[in-house]
Amino acid sequence: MKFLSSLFQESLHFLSSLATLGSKHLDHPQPPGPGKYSKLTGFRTGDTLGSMTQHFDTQRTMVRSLLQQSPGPSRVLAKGWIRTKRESKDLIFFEVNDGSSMANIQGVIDRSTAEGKSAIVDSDLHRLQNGASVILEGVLVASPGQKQAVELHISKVQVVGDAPADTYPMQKKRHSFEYLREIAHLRPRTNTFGAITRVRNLLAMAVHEFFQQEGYCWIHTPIITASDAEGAGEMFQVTTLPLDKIPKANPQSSEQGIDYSRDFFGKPAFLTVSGQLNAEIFATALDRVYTFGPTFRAENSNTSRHLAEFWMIEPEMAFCDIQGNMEIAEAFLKHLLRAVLSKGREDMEFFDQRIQPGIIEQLTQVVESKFHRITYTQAIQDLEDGAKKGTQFDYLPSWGADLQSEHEKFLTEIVYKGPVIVTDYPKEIKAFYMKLNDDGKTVRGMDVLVPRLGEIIGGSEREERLEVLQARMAESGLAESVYWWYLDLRRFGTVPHAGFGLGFERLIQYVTGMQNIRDVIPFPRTPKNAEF
RNA sequence: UCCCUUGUAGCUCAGUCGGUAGAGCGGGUGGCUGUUAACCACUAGGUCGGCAGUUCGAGUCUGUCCGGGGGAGCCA
Repeated sequence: MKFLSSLFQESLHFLSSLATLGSKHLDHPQPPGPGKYSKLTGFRTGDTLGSMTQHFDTQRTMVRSLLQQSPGPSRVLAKGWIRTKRESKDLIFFEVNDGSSMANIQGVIDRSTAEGKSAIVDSDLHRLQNGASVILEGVLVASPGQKQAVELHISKVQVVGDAPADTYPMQKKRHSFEYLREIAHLRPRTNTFGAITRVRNLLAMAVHEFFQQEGYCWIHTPIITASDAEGAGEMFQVTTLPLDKIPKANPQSSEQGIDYSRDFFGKPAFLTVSGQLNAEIFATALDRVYTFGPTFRAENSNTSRHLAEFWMIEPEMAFCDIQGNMEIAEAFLKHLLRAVLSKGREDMEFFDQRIQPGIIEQLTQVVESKFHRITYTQAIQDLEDGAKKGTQFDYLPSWGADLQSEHEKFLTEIVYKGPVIVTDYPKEIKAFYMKLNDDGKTVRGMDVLVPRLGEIIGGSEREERLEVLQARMAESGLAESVYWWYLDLRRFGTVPHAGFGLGFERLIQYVTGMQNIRDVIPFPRTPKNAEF
């Protein structure tokens, strides 16, 4: 297989070289160190990332690959955007980034040499600006500078797209995240957002990796729904009715009732706030399933932890109780942390240095330690003990009230100094579908709380007993007619099952140390903000 | 939605007691033989978020609206 794929690559090299035959580039001997080499084109290409260019751009080497190569006499081709430039009389240093790594490749043009003079015409020198896109040809050499092992001695540089310095909004200096949010179409070109984007991608793949290894099926739950999944929370309505002329149910009356029979779905429809109920359907057939997709909440939330559109991961397991649920949640989180610590090292070191000092060690500790597991009643006890010892709370802890943000912080940062799973909450403060305990007062819900952030996972064992579920729905004022299919799961072959939801952006916040959730999603949607 | 805070040059900010505006960075020009937050010199750049008011006079005081940030609630 390996042999076949290298044959395939060679043939692509050959095809592409036809286009450049007759060009001035000369063949070079096989260079030392890693890196594939083509006798036909004269270009040395990438090693670890070489295959990612094979389909259309066989000569180019990605920056990440260049930085891993040893110096050699053969010519290389790189493409990207200029991040910074420094120049003296004859020497021009500029750094180019193509998103493949945090680090840039430094290009050097020496105008005192013939090669340097011909690298770029004088009239184009000023076009080598921060932000401009360029194509570079040169030779990889050992760098005399301290900050990089290798650099590119440029024999030719072509400016593909200019970025006029007087109008380009990004400067080669640190910008505030608030400012970058206003230019979200350009912020991926910064170190921080490049790193976030790569970590986000890595985590998404790690999510699938974990569940696929464990035998879960990925279920594509609907984005449009006609049921309100939790009986609470504002939803975005989806309609094709003309908003300036809404058809009334009874044209003769002055009532505001709307004739939804004339709407697209024949009844009110919304953007989903959770795929859980749909996931339960598939869990009671395929046993282990998960969802991973966008979720929408129309709440007027203006905090650093809330988005109107975010991505959520919701596993759902049949024949699983709250104990199993906790085991999976903990193993899942640890898998994600391990993945980012091992595969995202370069980016994590950036976050450790610039965003959240000590985060690598903190996450490493979480991977190695057992999550604390306490009941809600124990949590209240801990908080009351803390209050007795002098901790000032804005909200006094009391059994029956929900845990406040300050309480979650106290538990994770002061008492347990790490992730804490809190279970068995009073039924009044949790959703109708959570399984009622034998005490009749608490439900088998669980929240995973982490330092800095608070709740990152919310889940529960589900109520699988038809009568109990019906009673809970009645208490919550939910109509059985809307949830008939959900109740059917309890009527036919019901089974204990459990699941949880992980906010993907909150995970990224936790892992990177980024303080505002708007900075870990490419295009944040929040109240009064849907630009880009 | 509520509480606090903030809005001044392209960016980050200073601006005292009410007297018509300043720095650093970025930009431009020139200089510099290896820079890497490059350095040195010169230089351009402002309807002080909008509207209304108090005052001889408002960046500064008052009201109001809009935007940003932090916190709370809702949650993931």
